[in-house]
Amino acid sequence: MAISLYNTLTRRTEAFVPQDPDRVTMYVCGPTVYNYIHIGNARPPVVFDVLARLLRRHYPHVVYARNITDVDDKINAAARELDVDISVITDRYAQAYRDDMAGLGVAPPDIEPHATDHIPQIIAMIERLLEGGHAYAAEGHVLFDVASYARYGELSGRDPDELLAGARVEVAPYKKNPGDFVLWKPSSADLPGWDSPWGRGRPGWHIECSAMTEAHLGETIDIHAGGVDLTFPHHENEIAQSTCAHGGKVFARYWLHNGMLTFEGRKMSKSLGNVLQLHELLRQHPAEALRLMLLRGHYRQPLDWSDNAMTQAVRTLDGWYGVLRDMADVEADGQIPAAVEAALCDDLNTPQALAEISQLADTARQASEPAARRAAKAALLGGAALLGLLQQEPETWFKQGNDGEAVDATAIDALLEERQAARAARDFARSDAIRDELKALGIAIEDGAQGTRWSVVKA
RNA sequence: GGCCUGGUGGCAGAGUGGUCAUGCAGCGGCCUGCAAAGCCGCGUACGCCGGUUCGAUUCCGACCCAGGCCUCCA
Repeated sequence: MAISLYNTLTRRTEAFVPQDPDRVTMYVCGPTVYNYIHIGNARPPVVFDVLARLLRRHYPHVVYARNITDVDDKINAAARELDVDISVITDRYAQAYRDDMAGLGVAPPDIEPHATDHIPQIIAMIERLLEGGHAYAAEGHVLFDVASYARYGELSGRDPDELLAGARVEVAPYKKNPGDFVLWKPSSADLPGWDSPWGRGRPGWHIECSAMTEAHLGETIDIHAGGVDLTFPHHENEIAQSTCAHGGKVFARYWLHNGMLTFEGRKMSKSLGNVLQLHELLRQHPAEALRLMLLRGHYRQPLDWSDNAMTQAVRTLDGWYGVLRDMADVEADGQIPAAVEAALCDDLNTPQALAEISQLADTARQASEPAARRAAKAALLGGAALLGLLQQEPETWFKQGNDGEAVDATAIDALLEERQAARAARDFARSDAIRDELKALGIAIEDGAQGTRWSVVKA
């Protein structure tokens, strides 16, 4: 089944054809590690995790790199506040990021390059740009000369002339053109820096991605992805740098951009202050429900965060895990159904894939013959697994609280036994009183033919 | 102001030139000591105005509205 993807560069959905089917390369812009990430920041790693899973099914060798930006002025500010080395900050939040990603069931990328581990490559690339006449040094800075790259603006659909005219930021006096951007900037003694041909300094924001992509994936990669807010200037600048450093070679063949996560209709962003830290949300909601919430909308569309959306995600998983709980006796290995795969192959249509999974859950619930039950369970598990969902035992899902921690069953079991005795004696007043007591504890119960089972009521 | 998205039923959210999205919630019934779960059934939709067409939610144009980017951003 062929994969098609919407390419920002051409503004159309295209068949995905890798340049080398034996080595598919993908780069996703990762976090700047100066704080915990918010739920919006989690959208690209989750969405492109699904893409990576899909690609790995189609191609024997996928190389997926997702960087860590560990040199940045915000990191410097955070380090100065605590009077520690920047590595204290970056190590802490890089690990927090990995933990948060693991919590969401995001498989680690093949490569997690760090900017500070690539200073020589960054310097080398800047030197090449200088030699090629695409950059110039001024007052300790090295700047990219936008006028030297005729196709600047191609990705974001901007006319360079209008860009310059509309620039709203104060233009540094050493810039030839307002659109020129920093490749290297000087560091004062109190700031982290590295020796370079232009003095002690540190890299600009965009160059690290170009240098790390080249170092690990090559001069031309298949897929480059990130949030739509990175289209300009970040990705535009990456294209300019890499293309010019590589003698005009195509930098990335497919550009994928996810839409923004919004909060009450506005983009969630640190500068607007309307953020919900993933770190916190993982304590308040089941991790899989958070993951499902991020996949409920098509990745290119905006997605609004709300408590109601979270509740719906939890209910949906309750339903699916309910099916699996009733099929605990069935042995089945996940088999990926064609309909789910087809949905994902169509520009990662996760809502369609989820609709298919709902159908599979219905089919599984209604299957009665052993062979049909096996097949149905295998399809449900396989389809969900491609999205990174239904990865727990049903009993684990039902007996954990919002924070993912299992609750103590001892007291619950005692109450259930007492209630069972009351029911046997047809003392329904007592029986219902115990049910209310459990409800007050956040426990819901179901009486069935095989006895009574319970689950934690999730928010 | 420039560029780019999008406006679908109570909510979320796909999709399509002509029967069905799907989920959550709701309503009725079956089942149950009563619930819950499950099963059966039900309802409400494509921003506005034109155009093309036998037929438009879907294609085209204008308008209105919302969001994103315009060098911090995922």
